[in-house]
Amino acid sequence: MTARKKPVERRPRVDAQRNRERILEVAKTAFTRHGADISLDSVAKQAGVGAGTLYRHFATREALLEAVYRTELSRLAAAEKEFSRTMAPVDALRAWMLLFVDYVATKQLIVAALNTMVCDTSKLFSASGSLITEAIESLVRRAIASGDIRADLDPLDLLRALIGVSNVASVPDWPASARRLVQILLVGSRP
Amino acid sequence: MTARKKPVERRPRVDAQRNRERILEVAKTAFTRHGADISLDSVAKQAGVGAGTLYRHFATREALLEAVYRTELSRLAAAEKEFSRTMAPVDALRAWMLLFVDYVATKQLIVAALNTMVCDTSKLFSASGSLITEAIESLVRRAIASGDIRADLDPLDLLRALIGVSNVASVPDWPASARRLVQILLVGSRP
DNA sequence: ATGCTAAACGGAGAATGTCTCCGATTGCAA
DNA sequence: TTGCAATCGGAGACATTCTCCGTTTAGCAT
Repeated sequence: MTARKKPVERRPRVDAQRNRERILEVAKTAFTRHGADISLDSVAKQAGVGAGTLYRHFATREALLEAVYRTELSRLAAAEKEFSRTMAPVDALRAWMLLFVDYVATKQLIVAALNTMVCDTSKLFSASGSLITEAIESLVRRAIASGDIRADLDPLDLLRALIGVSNVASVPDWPASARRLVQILLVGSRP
Repeated sequence: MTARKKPVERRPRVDAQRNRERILEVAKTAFTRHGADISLDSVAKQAGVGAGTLYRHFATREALLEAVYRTELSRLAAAEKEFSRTMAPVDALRAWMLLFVDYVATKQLIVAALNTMVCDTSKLFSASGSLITEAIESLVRRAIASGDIRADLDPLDLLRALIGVSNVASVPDWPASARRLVQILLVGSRP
């Protein structure tokens, strides 16, 4: 065989990066407007790239969905930090739970689709660098330390219940309903 | 125009009925084994009928799924009657919630798919003759009357939270986790 | 600048799935 | 039996997913 070339580190090509962002942008509006089942080829076409390019950047539909919402998920994670800094433990937890419900509620179609695909909702969130799981774990830990929450509560269980609560978004007057349910979860979690 | 024929009431043909049942049977095992996304044509082939026959009996994938699980849903409804007859209100409610979680947990793939499609989980259950919604409404009403549950609790909200709880089925030791969560919901729902 | 090369592109097309249409078939009633 | 309406089945039109590979292009070295 011939001499092996030293693998030179190359900067990623700017067109690749630009395409990637175009795809993400188009996909985001398309997903929220028409649901998560739209044709990926149509997304590619709208983004002005070929199907091959789209599939090279995002091997699966899930990968694309996850990439689309990773930034939003990190915003949720940032809110956790903010709440933890400025609020009492149980208030921070409640506020974050409500924010979570509000956030997920506006993305119903997408979350449902992810549910179908990954079949394990916690995996869905852990896919995004554990951002969400870490957020709720931190909040719950603090609330346990302050004595507002029973010690044997599994934060991830709470997260799963929250996802169920997010389903209320499809009924009229859902914000009030969500608030009641979050309150039920908190009261039921007391020591 | 010619004389209008009197619309004679005819018994459904036996082959039609048999085909319908064959399809349901095949679909049930296929759905639970390979998820809700399997090719409907393959179901038709396995059932020994043409695609046209399948689509005539069940116009959409949802219709097929709903038909497949209608019998199981009615079994859940029957359990409600049984529990209400033999248990104290809050115990009946708890037992039924646990049964519900257990039931839904084994059908993860299907429920997730239905979620994606109908996008309103309560609609999913009301599709089956309101069996499920009536069951939980009855249980909650009784528990409110006996003073175990706060009066302003919306039964459907509780149902939605339960569906979220069902997601725990994907983690090890989920029965214990589900039990804890149901308990949290009940405690949080006290007056 | 210029040439080289790996990386990225894009779209044709194979594979798969959905759903319809309509000629053939068949059970039911008279 | 016979007529006919209900039912059947599968070919085929259409949509979608995803891959393959010839072409293009950005970055690096000279």
